[in-house]
Amino acid sequence: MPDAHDLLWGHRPTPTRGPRRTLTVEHIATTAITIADADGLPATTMQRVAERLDVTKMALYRYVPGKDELVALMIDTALGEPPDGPPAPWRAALRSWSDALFTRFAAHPWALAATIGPRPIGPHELTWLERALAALADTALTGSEAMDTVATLVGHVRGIAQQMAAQHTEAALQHSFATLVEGRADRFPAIVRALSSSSSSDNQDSDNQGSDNQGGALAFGLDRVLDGVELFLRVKANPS
Amino acid sequence: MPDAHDLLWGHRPTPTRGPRRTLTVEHIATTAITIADADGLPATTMQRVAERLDVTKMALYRYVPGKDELVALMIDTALGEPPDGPPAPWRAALRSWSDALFTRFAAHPWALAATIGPRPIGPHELTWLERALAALADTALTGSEAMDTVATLVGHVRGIAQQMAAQHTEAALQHSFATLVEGRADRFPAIVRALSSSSSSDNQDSDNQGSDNQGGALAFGLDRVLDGVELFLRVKANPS
DNA sequence: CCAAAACTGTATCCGATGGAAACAGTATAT
DNA sequence: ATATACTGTTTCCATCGGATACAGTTTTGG
Repeated sequence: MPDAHDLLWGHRPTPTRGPRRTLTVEHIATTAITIADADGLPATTMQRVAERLDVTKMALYRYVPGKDELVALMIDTALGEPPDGPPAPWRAALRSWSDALFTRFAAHPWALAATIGPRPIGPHELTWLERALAALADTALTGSEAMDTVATLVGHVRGIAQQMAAQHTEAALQHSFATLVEGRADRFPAIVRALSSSSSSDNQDSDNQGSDNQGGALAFGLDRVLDGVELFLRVKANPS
Repeated sequence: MPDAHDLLWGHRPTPTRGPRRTLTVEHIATTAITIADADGLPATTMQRVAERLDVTKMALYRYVPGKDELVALMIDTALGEPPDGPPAPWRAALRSWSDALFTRFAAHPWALAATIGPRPIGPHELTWLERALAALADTALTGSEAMDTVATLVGHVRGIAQQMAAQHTEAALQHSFATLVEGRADRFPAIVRALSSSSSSDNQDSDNQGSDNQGGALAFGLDRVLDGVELFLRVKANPS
């Protein structure tokens, strides 16, 4: 039986004797993903996956050594290959890369919970990293600076995806905060202030320096991070 | 029986009749945290928590409606109150706030997994938000801009804490990447390049514009984000 | 051509988990 | 003093991931 790494990277034994296999690991993974997308990761039991495939629960163990390995497969399959657009300068490339990553996480919210803790990395996931680092290859960033930049972007993308998974809209998030601080304005004055100043539409200065603030929290954070990196590069090139 | 919200916010009925209670919710929560710190969240079963407290598993259900509610309590207790230092300008305040938050997550790695998905928010968690927003109250940021800034910081802190929980050191992380791309340099050239250029110590330019790069990935990302916010404020004040 | 070997999916069983329900003992209020 | 409300315990249950033994199927080697 192949282990998690072999499974992810396609090192799978192809037996010749015995009955034809009725399933494939890919089919199992996509079925599990469908269930997880609909009802979440806890509802994705071996039993339910097997039922959808019209086999017994134990049949799955002929393809996958255990549930952890199935989840690892689900993650790498759900993430998929990063979309490849036309070559672009590093900032635009990282911007669309981040947006694409967000889209994937938004489509598969369970993947956020599944990608926590030590776990095997699959080829698709590594390709995402490859693309991001490639975008930064022509800059003056060192290797670890580039790595750290990607980590920051991923952290932000995941964070916002998490918020959206918990509260579908930003308005709902604000509403739940508002409910919490209600009657406790003395303990949380800054939250009260922030909520009131954001609900009231005070965008009299709507052409704020080209930063597309309409996109919400995801765009705002991405623009701040990329601004920070851009500044870092500028200072590095010209330490005035 | 109080629900999760009541439990977190201290709205607990105090019965007068009946035998003395042998436990408290706080004691249960701290005991569960001790177990989770040592062996992780999956190992934190009602059974084990009860054993440590010398009661039966079902006794816990007199204090907590279910495991989800216990975990919610654990989170808010483990996070605790944010440490309050002397008043500081917004950047320094957010910097130490982020460092403190990182320390908490590093001490309780299971909290990363537990704080994903829809869940009740406790008073401590809301106090963390309050402090961060208070630090930004004197700036020109709108309420939602301040909220988004905090979200970006939290995302980064969580992301790095997650990496550290999976691979204890940054060197270990790089090593595991190196192992993965080994023999696949053609598929992942940018990763190979980034890894080699970071392992070779090329800090000939060690006084890089005051950004404390020794702190590693956490510091780098925080500095980039805060630089980005600072630039945003500067442009907002003086749209040259 | 045929038996041994290798593989398939199935049926049965297991320990651990979160939790429900009924129970007997204990402190308080009327 | 007795009913009431509460305590912690015991027993029980469905569901989970997974081990094992099994009967049927296909290929391989003599």
